[in-house]
Amino acid sequence: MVTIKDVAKRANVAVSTASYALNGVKKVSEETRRKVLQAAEELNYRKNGFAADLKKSKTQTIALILSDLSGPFYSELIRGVQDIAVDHGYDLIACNSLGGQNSTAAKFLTERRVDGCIILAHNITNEMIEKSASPAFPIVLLDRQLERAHTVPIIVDNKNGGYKATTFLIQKGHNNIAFIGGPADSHDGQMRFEGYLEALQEHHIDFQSRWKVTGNFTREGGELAAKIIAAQDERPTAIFVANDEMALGAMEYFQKVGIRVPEDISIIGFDNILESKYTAPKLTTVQHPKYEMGALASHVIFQLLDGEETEKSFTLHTELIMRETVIDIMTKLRG
Amino acid sequence: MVTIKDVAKRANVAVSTASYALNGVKKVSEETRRKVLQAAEELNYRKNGFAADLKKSKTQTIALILSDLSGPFYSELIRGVQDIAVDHGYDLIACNSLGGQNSTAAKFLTERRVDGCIILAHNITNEMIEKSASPAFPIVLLDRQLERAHTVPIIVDNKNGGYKATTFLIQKGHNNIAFIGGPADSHDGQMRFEGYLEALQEHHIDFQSRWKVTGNFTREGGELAAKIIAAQDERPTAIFVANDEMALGAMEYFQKVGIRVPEDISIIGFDNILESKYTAPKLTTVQHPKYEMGALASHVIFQLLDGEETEKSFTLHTELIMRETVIDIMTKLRG
DNA sequence: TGTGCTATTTGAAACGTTTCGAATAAAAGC
DNA sequence: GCTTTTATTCGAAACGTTTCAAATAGCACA
Repeated sequence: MVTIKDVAKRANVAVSTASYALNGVKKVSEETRRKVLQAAEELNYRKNGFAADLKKSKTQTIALILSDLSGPFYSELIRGVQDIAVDHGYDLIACNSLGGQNSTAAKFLTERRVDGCIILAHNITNEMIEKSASPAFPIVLLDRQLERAHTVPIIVDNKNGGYKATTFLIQKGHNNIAFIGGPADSHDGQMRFEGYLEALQEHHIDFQSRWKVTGNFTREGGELAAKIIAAQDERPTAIFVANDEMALGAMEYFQKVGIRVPEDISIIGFDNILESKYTAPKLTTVQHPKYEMGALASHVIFQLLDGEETEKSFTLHTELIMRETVIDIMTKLRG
Repeated sequence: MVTIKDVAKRANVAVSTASYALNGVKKVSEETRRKVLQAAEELNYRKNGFAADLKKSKTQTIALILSDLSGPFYSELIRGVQDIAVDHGYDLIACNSLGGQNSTAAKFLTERRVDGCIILAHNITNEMIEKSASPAFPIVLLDRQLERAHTVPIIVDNKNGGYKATTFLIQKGHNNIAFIGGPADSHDGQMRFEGYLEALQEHHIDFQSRWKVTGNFTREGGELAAKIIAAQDERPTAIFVANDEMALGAMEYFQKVGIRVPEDISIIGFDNILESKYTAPKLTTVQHPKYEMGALASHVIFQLLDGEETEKSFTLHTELIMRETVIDIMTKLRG
C-alpha cells in the first residue's frame, strides 16, 4: 500500500512537504507542488482518511441512524438531513440499527467515527444514548422524548395530530370511530391514540375497546386490522389509522371485500407519505413534517457542534390533509 | 477526551494490558480484566474506532453508494446487501453521491474508509472507479458495464426485459406500441429501449419515433409523457414504460383525463416496485431482481476480499409479472 | 561581506490504538 | 532450592497522517 511517505520519497521531499502540497497549503512552492502531485499520480496514491481524521480528531461527518434503511417514510427525512449537512460542508452517512447493540449503528455511536448523530431507531437503548452523548458528540433524537445534556429530542405533536384527525371525523358526523394503532412500544403510536381518546372524550363519545386494534405499521398489518374490524357485527363508520401504510393496507382490504371507502367507511391516516396521494380514492391524512424534521435535526446538530445553545427540545406540528377518504355522514345517509 | 491511556492509568496497568482486557483477549487475568473494565466504565471511555482501524488497516465495513439515498426502488436492494453483509460480520453504511466528485461517496471511494464498495450511481465517473479499485479495495458496480481488475459489474438483462415486455404486448394483439423511456444517460433505459426495438423488428412492426417519449424515471415524468402521448391524434393501444414509477404516473394521468387503463390503453412497466401491486388496476410489469442484485453484490465483494476468483461479470434476469394493466386487443375490440 | 528578511522545506512529535517480543511473576517439576 | 514452564504483564514500535517549531535557502539591503 502506497503511503504519503512513498510519495514524498519519489518526489524527493519531506513527508511534511508532501502533506502540505497534497492539501493545497499555500506555503509550498509551485514547483514542488507539481512534483508531489505528479508523484502521487504516478503511484496512484490514495490517502488514508482515518489517519487524517485521527490526527485532526474531526471527521466532518454526521451519521443518521435508522432502524431500517429502507421504507418509504424515510426518503424525505433523509433529504432534509442531507440538504442541511451539505450546506455545512459535512458528509452524511446512513446506517442502520438492525441488530441492536451489535449493529453498525452501535459502532458509530460508541466509537467516535462521526462528529455527531441523528437517531430515529427505537432499538437503540436510552442508556446507550446517554452514555455516548458528550459536548464533542451531540445527538439529536427523533421521536423519542429524552432530554439530557448534549441530547436534544425533536418530536412531532402526535397527540395533537391524533386529536385533529379524530375531531375532523367527529365534525363530519361520525361517532362510531375505530382506531388502528401501532406496536405497543411505539411512542408515536401511543400519542396518536391519546389524541384520539381526547377528541372522543371532548365530544362525550365513549371509547369502545373492541374498536381499538393494533397493527405493526406495515401494509399487511393494516389489512389484518381492517379484517378484524370488518368481522365485527357492528361496524364503525370511520377509522383513524395511526399511519398511512396501514391505512393503505386497510383500504386495500376493504376494497377487496366490497366495502366501499369512503361510502361505507371513512378512513383517515397519519404521516402523509408520498404514496397516499396517488391512491384511489386519495387518502385523507395528517401531515407529518418529515423533511422539516430532518432539516431541523441537522441544524441542531451543527449548532451543538459549534457550542451554541439550543432549545432543550423541539416540537413540530402536524396538519390535516383533506382528501377523499372521509365522507360527511349526512351525505352518506342520504346516499 | 478520555483515551485508553487514561483507562490504563486508572486501572494501574500498562496500556497494552488495557487494550487486551477491553478486547477480551484471553491472556489477561480475570482480575485485571475487571479492574480495567471498571476503570473504563467510570471514565466513560469510548474507543476511537479510527485509531483501531488505522492500526489494523481493516475497517470491517463496506459502503453502498447510491445517487440518492431515498427512493422506493432502493429499499429492497439495500436489504439484499445488508443481509449478506451481516452474515459476514461486516457493517454496512450507505452514502450518497449527490455532488459527484466532492460528495461523501467520493470520500469513501478515495480515502480507504471502508474495505470495499458497491456502487449504484451514475454520477461517479468510470475514471474515478478505475483509480480506486485495487485488490484491497474491490468494487462491485451495479447497472454499469465496466470490467476492470478488481471491479465486477452486475447488470440485469434489461434488453431482454424490454424484449419480453414488448413481445407480450404484441402477443396480446397490440401493434401500435409507444415507449416511455428514461433520461438519455441511463444505460438501463437505453437497453430496455433496445429490447423494445428488437421485439418490434422481429414482428415486422415499424418503429415510430413520435411514439418514443422520454421522462426522468419519476412519477411526474410519467404523467408528462402520458400527456404527450395522449395529445397525439392517433393514439397507441399500448405503452411500454421503462420503469414502474413512470408507469404509475402515466396511469394516474390517463385516469384523470378519462382514458381507461387497460380498456383504452394497455400499460406495462418495468421494475416491479412494491407499490405496483397495490394500484387499481394492478400494474403489469417486468420483475427487476433488486434483492438478489443486492445480495449478489454483497457476496461478490466478500469473495473478492477473500482473494477468491469470481466471474468477470454477472447478468441477472428478469421475469414478466402479469397483472391487470394489459388487455388482449381482441377483448378490447369486442368490448 | 555580513545582516536581516521572507519564503520554503524539514524533522519530529503527536493522534489513539493494536500487537510483538521481552520481562516478570507464579506455578510446577525434580 | 533450583530450573523449567506457564500465565500475565509490560514497553515500545508500529499504523499514516497533520502540524509545530526549527532549519535552511534565497534574496535584498546596507
